[in-house]
Amino acid sequence: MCNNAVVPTESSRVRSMNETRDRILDVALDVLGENPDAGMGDVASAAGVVRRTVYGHFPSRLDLVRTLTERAVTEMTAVLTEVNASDAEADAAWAEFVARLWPVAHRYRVLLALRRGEYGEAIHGMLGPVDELLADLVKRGQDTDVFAQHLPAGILSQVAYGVVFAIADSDLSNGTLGARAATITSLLMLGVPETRATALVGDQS
Amino acid sequence: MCNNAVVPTESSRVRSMNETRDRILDVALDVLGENPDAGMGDVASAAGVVRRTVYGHFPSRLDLVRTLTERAVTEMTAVLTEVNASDAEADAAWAEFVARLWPVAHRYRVLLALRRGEYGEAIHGMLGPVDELLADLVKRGQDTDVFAQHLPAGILSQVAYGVVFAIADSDLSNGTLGARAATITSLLMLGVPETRATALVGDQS
DNA sequence: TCCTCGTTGCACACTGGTGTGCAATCTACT
DNA sequence: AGTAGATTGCACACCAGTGTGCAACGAGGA
Repeated sequence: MCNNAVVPTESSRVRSMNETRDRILDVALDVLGENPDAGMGDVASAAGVVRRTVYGHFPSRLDLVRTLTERAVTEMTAVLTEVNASDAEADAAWAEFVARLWPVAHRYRVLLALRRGEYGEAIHGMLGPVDELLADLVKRGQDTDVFAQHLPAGILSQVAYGVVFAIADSDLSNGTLGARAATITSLLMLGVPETRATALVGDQS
Repeated sequence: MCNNAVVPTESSRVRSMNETRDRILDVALDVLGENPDAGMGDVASAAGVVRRTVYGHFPSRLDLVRTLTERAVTEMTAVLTEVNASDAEADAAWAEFVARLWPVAHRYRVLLALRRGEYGEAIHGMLGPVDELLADLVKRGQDTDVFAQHLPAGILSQVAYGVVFAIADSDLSNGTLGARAATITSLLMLGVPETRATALVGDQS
């Protein structure tokens, strides 16, 4: 009876199990990103696994989507808090935010489509904290006269990151072109002059 | 045998039939706009009609969506060609375009969601002519140095009217606030300076 | 009055996805 | 070797939506 309290990795058994679980999650992002209406069977076969196995890890389709959303929220929150803590100008912070958010947004673009219909409410609720952080950043920009004030911060931030996701979901999602487009476009719509916007993306190409 | 060639309205029979048909179409926009996954049954009951009757007018769900899309294309094309023909500056033309497109975009916002998944291809194909007219307008703006050139006209126009639809689909779709927000935001992202943009929407409040 | 035709209500078959149950299998750990 | 547990393959019931068929019903038109 030599139990090491709570064993860190109980061994290669649980590891391989976690691997398949993670593979299912990763693949689910691709498959659902391609077609949000894809079924559990599509996800399973894409992960090289049987449908029954997927249900072993995620009792229902909602559980899968929820886990995916949790991941997205975690990653996005990490980027946002870090950027928010910096003392750079709001527009520079936003540019860096989009640049770093880009891979994440592209990866989780499926959530944009999944937000309406069936799971919309669940996803919307989990995205609350992210929305707040986003609004904070925009509000800071408005207070320092860096961003325009034609719309309240809450709405403006929603529209701006909606654009980022929309571009991440469009045809130009490949390569760095998409990231540039998303950054410049969102900066422009935030009221940043074109010259300043292009200069900001030039910094971190 | 007093047949008046092709009778304009064969009488009150066909009229009442067309009425129910139109009512089905109108209601379908509302219902599908609320939930793009709504079924024929939902549309039918919302139209005060039995499911079987809907199938009498539209043999399949795709036929319904196609007819809806045809309507949208017709209305949007009308607005676009008219605005495109004007000799006003491109930014002023765009402002007028959004202002007049707004009710239409809001009404047909469901097409945004329906564009992916199942009917996406059909809708996308029918929207081709609209896309071209849109790109023409943006290109004109870029050629006259009114719009920014950080993106090619084809893509920029897509992103810009994507934003208009996105705002039409959001919470602030009610009242004139949405129209203002959509106009200013799209103008900004097209590279129009903030002062000019606000002046343009002020003109036609 | 009779006829036409849109509408209705009910039936049905078909499809596709969901979630569950269970015995068999394979493999890492003891 | 023996065992626990993840995975598999196949079964099933269930549900929701689609599209069709057909015998009524009911109001406008000949």
